Amino acid sequence: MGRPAAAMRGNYRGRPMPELPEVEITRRHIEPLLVGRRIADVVTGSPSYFFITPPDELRKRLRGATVKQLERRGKYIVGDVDTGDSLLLHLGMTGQLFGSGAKSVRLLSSTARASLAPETQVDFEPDTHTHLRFRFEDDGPEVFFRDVRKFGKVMLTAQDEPNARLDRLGRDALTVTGEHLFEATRKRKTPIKAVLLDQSVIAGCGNIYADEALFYAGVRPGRRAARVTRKECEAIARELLRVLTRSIETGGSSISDYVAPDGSDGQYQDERRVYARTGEPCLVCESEIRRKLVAQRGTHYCPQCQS
DNA sequence: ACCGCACCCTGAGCGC
DNA sequence: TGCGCTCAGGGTGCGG
Repeated sequence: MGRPAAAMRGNYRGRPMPELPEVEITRRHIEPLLVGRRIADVVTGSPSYFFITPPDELRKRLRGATVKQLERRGKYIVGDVDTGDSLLLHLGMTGQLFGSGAKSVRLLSSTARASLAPETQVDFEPDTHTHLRFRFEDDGPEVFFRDVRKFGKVMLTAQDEPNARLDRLGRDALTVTGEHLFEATRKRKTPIKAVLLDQSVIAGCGNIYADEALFYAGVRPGRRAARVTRKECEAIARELLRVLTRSIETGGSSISDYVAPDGSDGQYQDERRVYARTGEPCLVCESEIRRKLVAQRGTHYCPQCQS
């Protein structure tokens, strides 16, 4: 029992934030529910931080429109709309995008979940955190966008106009190379982890996979980026690609099991080597995994395996 | 150009 | 039992 509270703090609470794999899995799941179906109506919540494009404008511009294809760019899901608009969706920290057929206790709060058996299936009812609701002319399943903390984003932008958010993105994490990382780090004094999290360098990498990739590559997250060797950059790029790919595969395989594509139920959580394992033994050398702040993010590493 | 940090938000989990 | 506090994090934008 009693691990000290300080060691527990920041430990895994069972809901990884959406990074590239979670976004990609969500995109794949939502694609057949969204693409090619004419939108009859969009029901929105009140204006908030969540709506880059105001809700009333969103409703106006999406009514009668059809999303032709759905892509992922970094952590953004981008819909190509037949009106000439692009629909940008970002899941932020707690965003969930799913069809009205979803039945999962994972869509409930932990309090509500606690009173139910883990396998219980419950119909999802739109709540105060459901900011977007797409209805279609074919009367088929609706699509919901729910986001408790409103760190997620929705916006419409004209396809023929530049979009600062997308234009800023660097190379997609699934195509990252050691050479790219090496060049991007040469003049950076900031920690290597900060570079991995910089979406203008590697689009799609987030806190979990940055920590995991650095562990496998044997590089301490706090090391100055410019001090990371070419060989280490190659290792980081290779390991990042590996953990991301593996996560998409395992998450993708589990998704059909529970229907709700909330991006939080991949199996990768069980393969974590350092993330949120503070105080637990390293699975390679048994040293205690440490946690510290790097680039204002909770950061986990093995003091023995990483240098 | 680069870097660190405040801000946005709300639920979980802790101490008392 | 329950209140109140702290913490978590992605992306943006600002000041140094």
